Amino acid sequence: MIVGQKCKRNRMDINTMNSHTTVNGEVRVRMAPSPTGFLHIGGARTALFNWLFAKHHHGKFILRIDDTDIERSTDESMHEIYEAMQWLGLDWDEGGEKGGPYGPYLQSERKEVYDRYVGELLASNHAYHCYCTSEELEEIRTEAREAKSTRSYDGRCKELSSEVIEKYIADGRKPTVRIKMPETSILVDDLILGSRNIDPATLEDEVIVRSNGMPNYNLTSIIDDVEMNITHVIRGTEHLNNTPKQIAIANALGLSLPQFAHIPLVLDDSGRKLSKRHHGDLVAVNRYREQGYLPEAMLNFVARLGWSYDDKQEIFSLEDLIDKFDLARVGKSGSVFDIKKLEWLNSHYINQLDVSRRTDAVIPYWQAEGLIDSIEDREKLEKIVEAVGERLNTLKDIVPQTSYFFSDDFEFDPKATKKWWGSSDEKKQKTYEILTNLSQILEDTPDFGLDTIESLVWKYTDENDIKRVAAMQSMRIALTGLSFGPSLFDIVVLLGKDEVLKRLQKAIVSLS
RNA sequence: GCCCCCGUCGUCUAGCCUGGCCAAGGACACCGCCCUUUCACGGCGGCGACACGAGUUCAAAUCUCGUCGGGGGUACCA
Repeated sequence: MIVGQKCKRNRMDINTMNSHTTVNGEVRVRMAPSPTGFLHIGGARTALFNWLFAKHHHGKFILRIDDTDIERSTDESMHEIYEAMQWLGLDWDEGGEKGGPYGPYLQSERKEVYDRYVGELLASNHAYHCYCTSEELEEIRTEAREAKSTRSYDGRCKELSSEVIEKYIADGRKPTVRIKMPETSILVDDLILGSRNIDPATLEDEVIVRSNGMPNYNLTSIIDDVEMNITHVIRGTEHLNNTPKQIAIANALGLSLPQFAHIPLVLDDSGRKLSKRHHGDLVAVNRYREQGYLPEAMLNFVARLGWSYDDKQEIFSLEDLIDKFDLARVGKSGSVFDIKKLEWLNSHYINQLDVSRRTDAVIPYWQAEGLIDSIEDREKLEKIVEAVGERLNTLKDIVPQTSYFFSDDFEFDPKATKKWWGSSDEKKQKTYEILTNLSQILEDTPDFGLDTIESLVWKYTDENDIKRVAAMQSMRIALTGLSFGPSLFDIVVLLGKDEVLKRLQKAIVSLS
């Protein structure tokens, strides 16, 4: 087959396929994480695409836990994944701790199902026991590589004599079970990548049951997909090479296949797959939650990684996504995780929140920092949030933006003082005078309302030929320690007369 | 090594199937200007890509071939 043609034909296929699958019965998709760590960005996107596909087609979204690796799977991780999914709002119809008609949904609890199929495979001579030790396998692999073979296991246990088997057993060797790969090529049909034929000579007799009796991913995955009536397997392209293996297993068992859709990977800025192993909790969904990212932003962001609707829309509500999501518009190449764009979306969604809800969202971050211990002064908190306005990229940004409202125990930012208070004695003297005068003016006014203060300050600057910006920035630093932030008069009013005078005094002292 | 996949601005992408409407459009980022009491917001503008080479064609980002580049897999992980 000619490569280019395959690519181009693909989209046509998708369109027709989608319309078919929509009509033919209920769509059932699944997310099948292995509980060996937190949910990461890539996993969240896989979950979202599955969820959107289900919602769009009024189907079911199933959460299955692929925990056949009993060594590495943990309960804690499983619950962390549930939590992350729930936070994102990706609810599931079956599975997880919720159960359902096709349960159990934990693979570790489904061993008898797999055993049944493995028995079948063994009986029909589609699988065989392999007694090789890991050292032997390692050797076989090395040799195969040197010989430039397309396989790394030679199938030597396929035809073992009963004497040899008895000897192995007497030696205490515990066998694995391997699937026998077919002679004929395997057709892999993918909704995103198109279809192709895989030469079985490039496939080896995969281990489907470990020597400890626990079956492996390639077996359990396809069996459960079939058993649970999954219609579409939507997963990352890291599984692309597993697909022909799984198809071979299903074929040997005479099972009918789900449709496959492999979505391209989410990459880091050097183009490598995002993974727990290499990127740590930098890619953990829960970390973004803690940093003050909104689920709407995460979802919107991750949806646009590999998927697009048209050439204009960037902001998508969840309803919008459900409405518009289509596998036909998922691209084939990987997408780099760009945190700047996430931040942009996050600030957008934070700004969408009204002041009350934004205040609710931000309170935990104040509390975590010990800036507030109760929320009694709700009205004041809301006023602070209102003053901060659109200056938050993350909810956590509320801390550096507002900590001075809660404590006068701050340093004057050296860069700010250098620029606005001045570095020469002469300049400092001038600042000293301005702040002293302003302090006097503010002390003298009986009305501490915003408009009054504003006109008093400007009257002073204009009459004395002082640049407004110089006076205001000097005062801002005195009151907050910073050179940036909300409108100065908002700050003055919110701080209150006593506090303002106190802080001005402190600045004046430090200037003298 | 072997197998598989991918390749449009720095990044996410539209366009590719159905060649001409594309001297390639949008968004994020970056830079500049405007607004302005600072910072942000907003407005305006700028920078910036069809990986390369052949072929087909009157015409190619779009079709074909090759090269190069990147990635994934290669486990008794998933």
